[in-house]
Amino acid sequence: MAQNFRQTEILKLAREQGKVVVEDLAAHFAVTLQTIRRDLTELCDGGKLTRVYGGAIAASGVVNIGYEDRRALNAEEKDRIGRLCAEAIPHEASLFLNIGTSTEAVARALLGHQNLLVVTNNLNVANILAANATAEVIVAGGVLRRADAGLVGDVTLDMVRHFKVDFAVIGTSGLDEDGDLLDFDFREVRVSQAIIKQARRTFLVADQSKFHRSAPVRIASLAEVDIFFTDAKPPDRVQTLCREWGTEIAIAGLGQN
Amino acid sequence: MAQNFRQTEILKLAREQGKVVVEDLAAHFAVTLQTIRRDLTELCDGGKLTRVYGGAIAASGVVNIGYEDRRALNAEEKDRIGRLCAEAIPHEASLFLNIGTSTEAVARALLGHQNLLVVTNNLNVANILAANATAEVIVAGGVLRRADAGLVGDVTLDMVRHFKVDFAVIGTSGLDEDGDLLDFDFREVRVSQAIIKQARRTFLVADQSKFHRSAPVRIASLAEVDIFFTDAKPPDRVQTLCREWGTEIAIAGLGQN
DNA sequence: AGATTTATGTTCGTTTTAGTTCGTTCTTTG
DNA sequence: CAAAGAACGAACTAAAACGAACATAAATCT
Repeated sequence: MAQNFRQTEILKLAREQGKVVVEDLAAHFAVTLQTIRRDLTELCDGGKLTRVYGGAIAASGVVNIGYEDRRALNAEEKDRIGRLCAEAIPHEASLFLNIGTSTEAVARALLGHQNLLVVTNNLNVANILAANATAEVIVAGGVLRRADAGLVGDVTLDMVRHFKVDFAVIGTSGLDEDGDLLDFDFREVRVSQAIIKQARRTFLVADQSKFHRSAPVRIASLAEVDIFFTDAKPPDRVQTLCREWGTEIAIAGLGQN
Repeated sequence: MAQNFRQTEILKLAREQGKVVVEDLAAHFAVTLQTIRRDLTELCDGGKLTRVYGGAIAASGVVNIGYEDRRALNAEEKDRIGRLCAEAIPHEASLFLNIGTSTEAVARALLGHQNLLVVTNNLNVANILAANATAEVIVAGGVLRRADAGLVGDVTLDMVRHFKVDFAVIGTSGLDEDGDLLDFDFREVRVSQAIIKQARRTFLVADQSKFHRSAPVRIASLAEVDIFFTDAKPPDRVQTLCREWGTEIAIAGLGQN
């Protein structure tokens, strides 16, 4: 496949940002829109990207429409949260990344980090971080859950227990008024709990859409989280609880873009 | 490969900057464009760089070009072999699929099968079979090998040992005159061996390009294989050995297309 | 010294790329 | 649901990059 300078960089940008826009790329490379379109067409033919109207998004190996939609939801906020969280993670660190679109945003933001050791049960995260040549990526085995390319089950659990890492970066489906993290799948919950237990510090990444969403299974309490990365002030009750528990809240404002 | 001082420095520049431009290099070394082109051509032939229009980019970058190329190689034959192999696998079966472009072809051919249980240490296979809604896909954990999206290591081995399946479908890098299957990575070899041991029947998929290719590590002997799926008659010696060992040879002719 | 090899420069026909234009298709909005 | 506007892709063209072939000069070998 013909690869030019631009395509290489477009691919990199797409991996980092999750998406690329034709107009922006044309401006960035100082070429015409048509040229960018040609590049995107070629990259899509090669299966590296997926074309969308106005640009392209990083191809995720697993096809799942619902998941793609969810990923597009609040994409910008998630990216900001991801970048903020990545800033709190030093080079050479070891970490867990679990299932969820927010943790994928963190993975993208970690592409520039050196010599990470990443353990994940999220195939998308593995695909994303494969692009970071200095990172050692370890995939926890398990049963593939099509909904989100996550791996769950007892084997996953077993494997997670083999590791003791610096950071656990976890997502959640919902967050209730009592400061409890909630999820839909109890199998994933067990994995998340193990991840928290095996890590020295725990980071939660969740955008504000989770503040009032409920889910049936309890993962943990915010009390067990060291830093909660989000994009807006949580409800007062939650803020109070966090202060009480010593859980730091980091809000990705528009400032850092 | 002849390496002049320029080429050494070009390589260094390429690694630092990710790319090099013919014009710039010509100015930098005060030589003609053609000379630089010759240097780049040589470096690319040696696999150090990837040539692009106007310059070259560092080879071991984002995606593994080698693997993509290898997958394109004999793609049609591999698909035929994959289909033939898939025909020998019934619905509702349980099976292993290991690393390799040929096993990926089998995975594609299995998309129509019902209620399979597939264990794999190949992320590409997992991605492919995710499209088969009735299949249970289990990913063996391990360290991600970027070259081919394979998972290798002791954890992989451990996990494979947890299963006992109907079929093992394995690929190989080379096949020598003594009927030995060969591979390049001893870590993958251990996984392959475990897979063979834990399966009731073993299928080998390998196109004819493997007949005369050598590799340093021995996976197993054709004697341990039940059916050898390929696209051309193997060398006489191998055929004789197979008859002796009771190893069936299935050749994907043009007929079944 | 003479022959041979190797590296580089020069020329020229060929291939690839990117800008332009225009008709078509997709989204959005009233 | 239809019109307006944006995005798209096909076709064409000019310019840039390419590689093959040959020439030249330096280095190496006999």
